[in-house]
Amino acid sequence: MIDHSPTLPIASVARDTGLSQDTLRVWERRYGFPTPERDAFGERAYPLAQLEKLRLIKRLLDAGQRPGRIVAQPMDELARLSVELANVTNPDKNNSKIELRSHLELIRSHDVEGLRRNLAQAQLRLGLAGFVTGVVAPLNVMVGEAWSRGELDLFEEHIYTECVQMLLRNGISSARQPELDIGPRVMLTTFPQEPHGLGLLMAETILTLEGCPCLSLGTQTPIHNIVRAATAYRADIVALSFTASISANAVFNGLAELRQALPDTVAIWAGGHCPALQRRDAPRVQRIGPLSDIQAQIAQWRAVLT
Amino acid sequence: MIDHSPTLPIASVARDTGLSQDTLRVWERRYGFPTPERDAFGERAYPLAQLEKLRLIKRLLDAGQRPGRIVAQPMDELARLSVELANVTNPDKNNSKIELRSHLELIRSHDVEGLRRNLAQAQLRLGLAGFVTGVVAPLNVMVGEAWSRGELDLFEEHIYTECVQMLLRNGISSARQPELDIGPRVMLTTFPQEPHGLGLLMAETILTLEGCPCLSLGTQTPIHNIVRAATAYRADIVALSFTASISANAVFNGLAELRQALPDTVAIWAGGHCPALQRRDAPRVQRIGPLSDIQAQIAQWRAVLT
DNA sequence: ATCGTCATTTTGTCTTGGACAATTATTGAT
DNA sequence: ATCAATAATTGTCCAAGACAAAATGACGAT
Repeated sequence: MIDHSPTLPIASVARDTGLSQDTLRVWERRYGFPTPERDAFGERAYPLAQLEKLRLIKRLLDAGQRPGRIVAQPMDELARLSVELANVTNPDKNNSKIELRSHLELIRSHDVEGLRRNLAQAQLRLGLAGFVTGVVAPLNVMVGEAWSRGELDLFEEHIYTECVQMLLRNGISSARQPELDIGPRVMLTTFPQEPHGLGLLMAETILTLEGCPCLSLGTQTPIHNIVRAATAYRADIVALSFTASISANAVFNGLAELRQALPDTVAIWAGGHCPALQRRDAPRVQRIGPLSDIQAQIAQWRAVLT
Repeated sequence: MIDHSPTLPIASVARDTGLSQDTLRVWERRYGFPTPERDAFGERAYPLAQLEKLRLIKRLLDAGQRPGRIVAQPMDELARLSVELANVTNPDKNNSKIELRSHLELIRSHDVEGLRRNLAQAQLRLGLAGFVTGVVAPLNVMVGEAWSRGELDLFEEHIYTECVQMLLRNGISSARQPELDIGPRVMLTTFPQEPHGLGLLMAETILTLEGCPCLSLGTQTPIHNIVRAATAYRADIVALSFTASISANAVFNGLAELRQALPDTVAIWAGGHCPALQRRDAPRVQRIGPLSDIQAQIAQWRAVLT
């Protein structure tokens, strides 16, 4: 018969944890975990319990822990650490507005229909700009934190992302006024190491409401292609979005390379909740803090032009 | 210093070709190609010309050729073979409707505004379903081929994707009828190795028009999370989209794993222009060929229910 | 000729253990 | 306290071998 105690081959574990096969093997060698069984052909066969633990380890790694400290720890110790980290990073959990928490509750109760309705209502009540800055932006942070605490499943985060994306894209479409050709031409994208696109959509929403002609390349565009695109479309501004999932080095090296390749007449804007960006400035790159910065910066750009 | 190097490391080549690092190394050993240079640290450094050739090889492989026959062949021989195969599989290249070619021309001339307008017009003229099956689907193929031939820059493909995505999401939003609670509950997503999401959106459009309640997880959901999501939302059908960028093995291993983890009451649908799927069937997985299959399959699902 | 069965070749992925660049932490000097 | 130099950590790459799964070809029977 197939399997009495189900196990998975290394390729599946790599797929489902996001760790590379090399990493799984070298951890086994160095830290003594994981300890897969071997199947009839001598190949690694991971019990489901170890997959579970690997997933928790991956979460802790994403939260800033280092492998040497945690990979060899027993499961209960990891659980303890996970809780402890949650308390440190987010001590004022009850502080967040009741309304935002209601959205979060809908996500966790798997009521997609209700979530869509609630968010759409919020958008109508606050207007598109208010919705983006007052709901989507803080909710993004809450969802990201809830996920890293293990309170949200990955698929719940995916659903949230889809839901918001749908709303924002509808908003962008209806806010576009192509004939009104004022303001800077803005091109938006992310670096190849940055897969998250919600920040891009939020920025595009605000910019479109400001009357700027926007061109988004979506996520993960190689720098070389960003340059080509900016040239082809005669962009005035190249706007980039960053989250914690991209390394500090990738941010600054990428920005330096991009800055060198683009003419000085093209401005580079860097925004998003990225720890690296908060600490240091990149030369000749405009740092965009909160989303409300965008309006101010656009106004300034237009003022300089005259 | 940023020396914009004319060579790429093995990881980049693997990512850009869709071939695994293992495969690249073993081809070198067995067939004498590729023949990467070595950088200062002794690591493989692939010239761009070889990346080009590898991409062509990948395309021929997808078309049914075998590595032993073609990997060692010189470039011009491969080009000849490629043309020959193109004539066999697609003798009416010039047949592709003039209208589709006009969209492609707008992409290449960087006229985004015109592209948006043209596509929106086509959607109005054909209706949403006709637009998806008659324009978006074939245009996707044309754009993909043009890109792999090097006729389109990556950023041009990105822009096309964004443009279509915007239109489809608008369509989906306005076609939704949550109160009409008939039909199977469909969950849509892709495997972790499959980053392309347009297929998902096309399917979601058709399904929504059919009145099915859809829940998309977006792209790249680990299999374990797909299972959890399907359970949480009591999905009747899990629909997956595949393109040429995912390896045959990943497809079938993933489908087998998913099939084993889901109860038999949940159907699995596999669709998309994936060469692997065209050649072989996965057990207890419903293959969806052209998009028009969806309507038929939905009708059948509903008929069985009664 | 058409179909199924068995043997053979092809091909991708897994194996081990070593190496080292890149990143991160720690120490020491100013 | 700040910054540079040193040390530890960590992911990825390498080599060559092995072998299961898939594709192909040979063979015989219908």
